[in-house]
Amino acid sequence: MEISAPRGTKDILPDSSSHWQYVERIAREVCRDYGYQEIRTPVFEHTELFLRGIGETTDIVQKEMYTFTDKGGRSITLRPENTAGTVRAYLEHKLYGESQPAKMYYIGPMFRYDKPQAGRFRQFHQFGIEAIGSTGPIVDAEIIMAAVEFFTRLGLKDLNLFINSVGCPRCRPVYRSKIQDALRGSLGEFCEDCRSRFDRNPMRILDCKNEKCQQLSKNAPQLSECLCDECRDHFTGLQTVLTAAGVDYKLNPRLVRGLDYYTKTAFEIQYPPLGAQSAVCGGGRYDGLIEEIGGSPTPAIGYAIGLERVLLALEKQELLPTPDRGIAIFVAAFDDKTRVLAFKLATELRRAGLACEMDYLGRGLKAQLKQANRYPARFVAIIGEEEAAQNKVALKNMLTGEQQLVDAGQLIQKIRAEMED
RNA sequence: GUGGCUGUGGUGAAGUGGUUAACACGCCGGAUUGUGGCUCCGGUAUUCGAGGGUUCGAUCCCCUCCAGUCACCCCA
Repeated sequence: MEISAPRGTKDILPDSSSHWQYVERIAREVCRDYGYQEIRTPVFEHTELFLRGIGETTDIVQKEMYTFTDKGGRSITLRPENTAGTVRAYLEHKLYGESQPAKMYYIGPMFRYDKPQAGRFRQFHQFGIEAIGSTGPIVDAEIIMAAVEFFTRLGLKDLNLFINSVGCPRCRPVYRSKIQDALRGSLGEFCEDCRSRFDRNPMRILDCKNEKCQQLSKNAPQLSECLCDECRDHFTGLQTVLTAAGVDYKLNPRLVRGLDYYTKTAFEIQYPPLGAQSAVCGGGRYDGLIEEIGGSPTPAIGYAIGLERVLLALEKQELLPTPDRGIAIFVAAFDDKTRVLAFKLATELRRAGLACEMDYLGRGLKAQLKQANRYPARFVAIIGEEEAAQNKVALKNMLTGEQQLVDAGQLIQKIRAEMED
């Protein structure tokens, strides 16, 4: 093997593509029921969009982007997520002129230059939803419900839904300085990462997995105590709606999203058996993003679901449907001459909507029967010299082993009739 | 980007410093004249991730690289 797929990428081979189709079908069905329509945006965008949209200080932008200069000298980046692209399209095509909120979903590949690991790839696929143009907590609850519904329909159990509010540009700075005040004294005892986070994004310290850091930050003020009235009302409103809808959720005050644009609602759905990469869904409100990208202030909320991780979870719980490779009929030929007749017959059968296969390797009759059995094929139509001479085929029922001579012209009806039984 | 583990045929895997690299599955073919699923028989790795080095000799020892995997970081 000379050339292999690039690091962190995966081929989706024929034996697993049906799994993808299945998951994507469920996603589309949920979206239809919740009133979200598909949007397809380019897989690459101007780098500038992500710099502004995601935030220059984020890990994604600082070290994970696939950025290159195209032949026209433009800086282009393979999309690491699709909220920025969706918002860009929303503005570019003036979708704010249509009925609001704009409810959209997407399914497609994203690219991040990460080190691959369980549930983490350089090219991965997300199913995401964006609702642009509404402030209310009802929309927040709705998109969370859509995610829950998606997992429910797939049959996934043992998922944890965590929600939090990360505040807004009014209350977050207040909280930020409060937390810095609280931790400043013991800063030297924190891990290296946390010390660097102290100035840049002190809220992330609360999210540190390091046990010592967790201990040290245990008594730090919680963001929920510092929310402004508007954010607090929004957050309690969301909880009221979720509770009314019967959703099982947990508050997680340490839940902080990695992207700069999030405001108020942040949430995450985890499937713990996946190990370190247990987040299957992450999202939140991004009321500041649209203005950041050049639109007028517009509230919005969205999330993304990692499909590789969903597939992993489904595999773990044995919830993936086994693909049906069965075909109606296999047409077996005896020699080169009858092979032509077999091809002609196969074409007719296929035209009639019957899944049909034949031999392409010039195999002997015995090997063809073997092959037919592997699919498995319900019937085998054998065309030998004798049959060809009388314009008939030998129709063999592979379940019972019975075989009968049938007029070539009658074959389709005959098969249909037998399949009824 | 950092660290641990791993790297033998299509797959799962034995193995040893020195003639022909087990075995199982799969695949291909065969078991008298044109017929499957069971059984039996045969075939199927000039080669042990790549490149160097040590050695009379390396798949087995050393180094580098690459890849996979898991974890940190971060995230879907």
